[in-house]
Amino acid sequence: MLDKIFDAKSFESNFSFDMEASTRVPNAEPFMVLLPPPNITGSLHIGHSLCFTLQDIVARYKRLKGYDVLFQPGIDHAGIVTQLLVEKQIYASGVEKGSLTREKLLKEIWFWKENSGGAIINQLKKLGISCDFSRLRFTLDEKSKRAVSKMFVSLYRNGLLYRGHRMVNWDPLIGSAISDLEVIEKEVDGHLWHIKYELEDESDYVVIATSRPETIFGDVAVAVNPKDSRYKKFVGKKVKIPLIDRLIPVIEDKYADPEKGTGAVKITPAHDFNDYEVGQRNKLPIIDIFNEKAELNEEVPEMFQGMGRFEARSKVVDLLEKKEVLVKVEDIKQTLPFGDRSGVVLEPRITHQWFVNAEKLARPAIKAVKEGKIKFIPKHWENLYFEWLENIRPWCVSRQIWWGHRIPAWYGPDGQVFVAENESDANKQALKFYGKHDVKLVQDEDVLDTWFSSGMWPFITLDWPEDSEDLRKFYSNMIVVTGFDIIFFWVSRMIMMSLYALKEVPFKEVYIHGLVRDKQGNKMSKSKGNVIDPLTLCDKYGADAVRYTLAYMSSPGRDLKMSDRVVETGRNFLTKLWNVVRFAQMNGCVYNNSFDPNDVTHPLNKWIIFETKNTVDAVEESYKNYRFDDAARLIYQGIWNSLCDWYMEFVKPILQESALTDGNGENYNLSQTLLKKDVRDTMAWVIVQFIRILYPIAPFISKKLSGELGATEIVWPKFDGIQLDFTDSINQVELLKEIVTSVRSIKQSFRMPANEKLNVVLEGNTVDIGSFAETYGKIVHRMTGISFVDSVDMSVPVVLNGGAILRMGIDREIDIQEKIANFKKEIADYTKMRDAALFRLNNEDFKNKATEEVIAEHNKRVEVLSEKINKIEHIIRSLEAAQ
RNA sequence: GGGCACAUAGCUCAGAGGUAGAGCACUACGUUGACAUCGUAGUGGUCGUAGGUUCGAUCCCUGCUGUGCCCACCA
Repeated sequence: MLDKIFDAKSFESNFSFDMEASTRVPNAEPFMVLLPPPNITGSLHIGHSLCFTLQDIVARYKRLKGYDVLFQPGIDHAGIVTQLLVEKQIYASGVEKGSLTREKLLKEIWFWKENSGGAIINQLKKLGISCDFSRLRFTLDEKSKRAVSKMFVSLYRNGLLYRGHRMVNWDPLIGSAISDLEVIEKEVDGHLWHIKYELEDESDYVVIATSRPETIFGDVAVAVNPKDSRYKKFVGKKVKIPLIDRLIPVIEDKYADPEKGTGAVKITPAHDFNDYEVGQRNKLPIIDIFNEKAELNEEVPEMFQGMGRFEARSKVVDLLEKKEVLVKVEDIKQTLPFGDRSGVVLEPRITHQWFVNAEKLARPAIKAVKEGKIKFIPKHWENLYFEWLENIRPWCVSRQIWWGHRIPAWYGPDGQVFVAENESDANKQALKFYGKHDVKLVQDEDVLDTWFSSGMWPFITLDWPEDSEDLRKFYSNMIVVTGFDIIFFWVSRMIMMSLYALKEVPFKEVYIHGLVRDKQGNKMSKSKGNVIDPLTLCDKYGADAVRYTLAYMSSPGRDLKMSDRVVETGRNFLTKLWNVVRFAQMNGCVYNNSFDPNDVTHPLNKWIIFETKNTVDAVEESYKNYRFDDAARLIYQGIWNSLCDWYMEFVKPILQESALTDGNGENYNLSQTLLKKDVRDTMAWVIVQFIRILYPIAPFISKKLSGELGATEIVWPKFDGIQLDFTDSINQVELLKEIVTSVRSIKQSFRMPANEKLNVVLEGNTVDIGSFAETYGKIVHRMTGISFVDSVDMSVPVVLNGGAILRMGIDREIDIQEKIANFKKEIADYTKMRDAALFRLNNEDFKNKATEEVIAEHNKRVEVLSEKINKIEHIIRSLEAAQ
């Protein structure tokens, strides 16, 4: 027997059954859910919880439907983040900066990984995520390394990957190139300094405007627009860079915008993407004035060497001012690029890097989605995907850090590069190239962008390049669930790399969920202090409640506003379900495997079976369409409204004989043993069906309660053999519900005590209810009930939906005027509705163009409403006569 | 500058070309009853705005306003 108190933790803490949940069905249809591998440094945040919960719902639903489900877990090595984190710890322990070697760092990171890395996996288990943890993979494990090398070599040999000397975004804190996607643009306050550049002979000067005066040492020209008459006289002449007096030409280039700044712009090809272009166009030299930490190097006057860029800036400004060449300082808003991991201002920098020709890989990736081979849910995210892929630029994949997949390229003493899957292959190539054995090769120091391996995740996890059975089975039969923010980073790269390596799409569906926000709709962030910790929520309300709430709130394409309050709704619902089962247990309901819903005879049982089937069908449709919100809502309504509010209240008289005894000790004598058994079987069966469809969302409590009722196995409900010709029963129960509601309403409005008996007369009823209403209407929830009599003296009538009139006897003063007024209002509402329908029916265009069903429906509506109006008018007349 | 999404009850959000829905909140009543993490009955909305398409628009289309986001650029 269940405890009175619903305590989620007591059974959730035992998650061993959850591990069985990942059990596979070898010969069934394959379905794979690819868990986006969380960072090794990460811990479970609320966004993960949403993402993983939704995937788990899909996985569990598919298992119930009999698929062979592979729910593949993994962890991402997260290159930059992890290296920064562990470095910080190492330096904090007293190791001197600069003394750290590659070997030492890697050893420390692996050590750290073994001890505190991947704590998130245990948190996943706590949430009930039913991955096959025996298959846990790491993006930097041996199999992954092999796959990544093979991919790199293949791309290189096919000319889709190359080494180039180019300008890239450089992160001076990390000391590495990063990709365009890792650049965050932020608006900040800045200044525009207007500086005089004097002509060689000092007869005149040009004023340029710059936000980066420290880069004047790298200037190689001043550019003006060819159409700008103001500067015509300077073109071809030379000006002096202030402070260093180096001479640079004034050139014409369309890049110079007469509207911006002063119209004359200094050109520093080493430190600006646009200037680099101008430099290339005009064959200008490149003067790089920074080192890898963005400190000024030996290209600048000695006093500036070794200085940081911002310090140098103020120093330069000072000196310019002293030299009286600083004409003006303007305050401006400017957008600067920041590193998403380091948070520092990035520098454009020209270096040797490896690039993937993303443009070529993008074409089939675009095609696959255009042709519908991969569908985004919701579909509009495809726009974003196309927009990015259609404008994609070369992907810089090399990183100047140590933690990651080392680039499989080796260099000979002359700089000759050998790209190979391993060192011995590289040596073989070298032997062929040099014609001799003892040429010493040095491996590229750099590692690959973390997303390079993440992009291969769909097939790395299936053991590619091995032709494994799992690869053949699951590849392409996959779904990916993720947030929109990594469509570029991950989804598009998986599609590109998978199509390249396997010539086939990796998955058919990409479900994009919303962002979890705080209750005001703000993004959660540590600095704002508004972060909701899912593990705390699980401790407080139970993992199932958190999962249920996330599912309930995840309307497609919409962000979720999360708060404790909304989780309470989920927790309350699960408490309700707990009590449903408790009630069933107290009344001896046990799941009977051989129960056949076709055999039930009682209208109440037929009605609830019908409701259950409808709910199961609708929920199945919702799961199929990934409408987790609908599924959660439908189950909620089925359990709370149909089962609890009506069925359970109605069958109390059958299950609990004492409830049938009224105040006078009169016994209604309904407890035929057979009927009681029917109700018990039906109730247990219905509850179990509801639990089964809830299981994907709330597995812990479902498993627990299903077991409590004696249904040990959780499978999807089957209705194959059920013919539900229950129309009469449904009409009876619906009529009864209406009677009960009317009675409750009248009692409330007359402030009648709930246990006061009410005599009612039912006139003009067409539903064959026999003694059914008489019998079950006696128990109106926690009220002593109603008696059907032949007539009542003073009554309040109500017109029921079927057209019958229910007169409820009241032995109190009735304010007839008020009643009449209410009825008149009711008539007004109905008349408005009827006239609207009539208006349409009388419209020729409507008659010609509306569908038959719509016309029939309108006719029916007019008929029903007219009848109601007539009856109410009749009632009003009799009330007026009685006055 | 280019693009995407959203606007429905006090709040959070579903919804469908043909009678506007839920949860929360609110009002009233109710507790030895499976459940007060509860029950019962209520209150509450010209579906942002202006046009268009349609027999009919809250729903489809266009403009506008507001909100959020993505991309690009900036001397």
